[in-house]
Amino acid sequence: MEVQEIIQAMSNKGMRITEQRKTLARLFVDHEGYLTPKEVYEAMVQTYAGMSFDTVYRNLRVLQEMDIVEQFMFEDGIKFRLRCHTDEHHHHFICLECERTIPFHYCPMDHVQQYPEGFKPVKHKFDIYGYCETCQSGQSRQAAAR
Amino acid sequence: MEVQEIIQAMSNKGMRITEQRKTLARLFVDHEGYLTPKEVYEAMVQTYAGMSFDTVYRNLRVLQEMDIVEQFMFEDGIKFRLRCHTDEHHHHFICLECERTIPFHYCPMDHVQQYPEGFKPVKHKFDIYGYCETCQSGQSRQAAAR
DNA sequence: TTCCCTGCAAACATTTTGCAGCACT
DNA sequence: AGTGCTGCAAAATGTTTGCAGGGAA
Repeated sequence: MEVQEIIQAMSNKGMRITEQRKTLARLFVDHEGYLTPKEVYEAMVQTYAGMSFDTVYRNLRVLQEMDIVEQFMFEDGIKFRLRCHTDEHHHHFICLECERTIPFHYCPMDHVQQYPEGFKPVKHKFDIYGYCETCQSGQSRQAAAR
Repeated sequence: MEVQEIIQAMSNKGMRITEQRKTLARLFVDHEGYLTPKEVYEAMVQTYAGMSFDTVYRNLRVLQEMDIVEQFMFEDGIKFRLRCHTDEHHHHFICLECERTIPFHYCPMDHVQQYPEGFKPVKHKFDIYGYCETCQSGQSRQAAAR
């Protein structure tokens, strides 16, 4: 997804296109993994000294309501990332280091034969965590990124 | 797991057995699903009027460090429940209404053939959410439980 | 010009910490 | 009696809300 598309979508909904929102869009487009509200703030405040946390939260919520970003609960809190472009059902490999996510289409639900008596499945969660190639090889790439 | 076992385990570690801790143990033993710290507090304060939130948090952490309860991140926050007794690898059906969890032993990892180039899997998450028999049939059981 | 967006301040919710007194062992 | 547990108070975090001014359309 391109910055332009995001901006266009916001504009189409009658929202104002501010410098902050452009920067926020770029931030997500450029970042493959998840971002915490705090990380977003810290990235933005470098460009906009006066940046406030509430604007970050407000805009994250806006982007989420527009289905541009999605929220995910990690063990250490809420994080956001660009929603997957595809509508196809899929799951993710998630790098524990850089949090980059890589989609795959195998779904285990096809193989679950037995449900508890009377259990009615509604949704499921299947994610595989590990280390991506970059974070394994580039020993200190992670350190550098921090 | 029985209240007695939990108490015994705490006692063995040299911890004091207080009335609150007995009640807390009973609470988890009697409750099949997950509990938020707030729910724990609200249940406990009925018995101990002076009960404070910090005691709840402290004891939850103690029980967690002893591997008696486990923590789980839901979309609406952290919740706790008794750790599964079995050591066998397994996953869970989780009721969206009462949050009761039912273990099953099928594991999709055996069927994932391809990993992204260089990806090194470490752990995974597979949970199936839905409605258990009780919460489907007893139409208002849920409402009553609230 | 209009009205949305922003920063500020403050409120709110959740979780943690220091301390003194009380209770378990 | 000794020490760990508890409640209280306060602080640290994370998130939300009301308001007035500034900026996008």
